[in-house]
Amino acid sequence: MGATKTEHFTDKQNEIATIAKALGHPARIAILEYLTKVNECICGDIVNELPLAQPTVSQHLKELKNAGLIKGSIEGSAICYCIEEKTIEKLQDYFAHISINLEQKNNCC
Amino acid sequence: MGATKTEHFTDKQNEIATIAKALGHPARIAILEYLTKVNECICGDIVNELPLAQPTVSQHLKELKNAGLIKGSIEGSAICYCIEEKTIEKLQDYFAHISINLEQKNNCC
DNA sequence: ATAACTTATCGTAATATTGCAATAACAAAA
DNA sequence: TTTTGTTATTGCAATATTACGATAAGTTAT
Repeated sequence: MGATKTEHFTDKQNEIATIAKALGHPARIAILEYLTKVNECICGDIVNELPLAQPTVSQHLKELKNAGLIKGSIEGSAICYCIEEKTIEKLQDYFAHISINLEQKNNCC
Repeated sequence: MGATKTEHFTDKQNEIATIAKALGHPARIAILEYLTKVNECICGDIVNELPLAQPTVSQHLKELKNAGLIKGSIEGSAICYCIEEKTIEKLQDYFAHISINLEQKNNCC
């Protein structure tokens, strides 16, 4: 016991959960916000920006990349990272869908 | 080591991360989607809906509630749960803001 | 009061995450 | 080739999460 029962949920549910999980850490939110501000940057810029060691930042970048929230392209000896817009749009659509379904409904709370 | 360095990030960053973290599990996504569909329900309904034991569901509901994603009101001997729309809107606004800032920008990737 | 119903909490085992020092891996420059 | 610059990986300790049986705690019905 202890492991998430991924197989009991739909692919879509697992996908949204994976993306949300990647955003479930303030350092990764900070990275996303920094990338939003500067549009693109290399890992070292983020290391300078955040109060975390380089291996830790690298690990956070890896998780954001695995979740499809950012992408990186090799730029000489460095790697240029930027936000994957499609995934942000996917989240927007997801929450918009919930909002629309909640409108004009009364409930107990 | 091992604990998240919450104090190094802004309140807003921690808030978004906390909400995202609560959504970072397929069971909690499934609960949110079920609540979207039925508008309101009691814990027992979710236990019947999901392949998880009652204490596990109760724990997931607690996390969603702590993150401000759902609210519950006592209804006789049961508790009626429903979605906190404001928090969903907060997420929508957050991702919309990122999207708008990314538009009309070219980058390396 | 007691039984039935509903949800929360406790305790615990299994698993996952976080953070970083040390180090590897790789490209570009000297 | 050696050095420099950049990022990824490994290994490990600390902490957090997940799941559930057992049980407590509350309300309603009998």
